[in-house]
Amino acid sequence: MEIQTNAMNRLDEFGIKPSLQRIAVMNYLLNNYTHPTADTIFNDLYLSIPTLSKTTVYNTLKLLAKHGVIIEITIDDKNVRYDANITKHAHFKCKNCGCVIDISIKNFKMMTMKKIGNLEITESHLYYKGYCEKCNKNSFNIL
Amino acid sequence: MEIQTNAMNRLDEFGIKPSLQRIAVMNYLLNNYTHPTADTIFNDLYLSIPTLSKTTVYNTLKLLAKHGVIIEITIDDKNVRYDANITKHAHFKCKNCGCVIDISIKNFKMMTMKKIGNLEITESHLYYKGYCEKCNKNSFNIL
DNA sequence: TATTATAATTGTAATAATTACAAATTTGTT
DNA sequence: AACAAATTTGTAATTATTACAATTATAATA
Repeated sequence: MEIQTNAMNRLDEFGIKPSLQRIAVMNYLLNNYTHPTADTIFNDLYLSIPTLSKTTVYNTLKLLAKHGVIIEITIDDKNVRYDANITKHAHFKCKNCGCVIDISIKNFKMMTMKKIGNLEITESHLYYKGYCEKCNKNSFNIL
Repeated sequence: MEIQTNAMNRLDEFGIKPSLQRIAVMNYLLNNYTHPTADTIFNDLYLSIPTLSKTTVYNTLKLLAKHGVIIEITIDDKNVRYDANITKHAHFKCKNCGCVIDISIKNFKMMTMKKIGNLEITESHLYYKGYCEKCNKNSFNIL
């Protein structure tokens, strides 16, 4: 399981006690930058860990997000997506196919503010919606 | 009902056929820039329109959002919030008291792009989370 | 090592926001 | 007035997430 040492290190860095399940979730996110939902993560991991519970996946994701190891993406009302990329970046969601992709930010002054007036800022999220290249080409978005 | 002419005009502008319910919802949002949820809107309007159905509120909000008369705010996973302020601005949510407030943007180049590479952008959302002035003062956010 | 305490995981049931859908009502048209 | 189309309503279904108690695993101590 040499591949999972990255996951263990990442948990260690943020002071999270490792467990089989936590390492599996962390490892999954480190290898799948597709912004998966809790359900997707559960279904994929369940194949190799048949004793896994969906509650554990939810608990673990919440724990990781609380410690800042991962980011919760609420780009739509359906379900939360998760991202192990904790560097400053934006997200795009295609209104047709539903894919969520990373957008790099050049001038990210707006995303790094720790204070706005008397507000104390702990998180910044920049979300774009529209149509991805593929869906745009296929003209699904023309009414 | 002179106050509701604004609501009617707004619907007209966007080519939405007015109805008692649609005008009521539109009027509510034009007079409550508190980013209310569908449930809040329903409960408040229900007092003066006892025949109102929650489904109608959801249908109407979806219709208005589709036509761009209002904006859907998905700043958290709990529920969608609605905003009749369609000028470019950001939103802040307090992690303690849950209030959602408007943030004005000075340099909003990032929020007005119509294209990013081959992506066609139709919506941009900038969300901040943290602690508002009141909650900050009360030190609720200190672990 | 055996025992006890603590923490993590599991499974099920509950919650809550939203949507589907068919019936009823309203509105617009000939 | 009669008919068609659009809108509203109420209820039931769906689905993501959480609550919670029981079980299992891990760590600490004797």
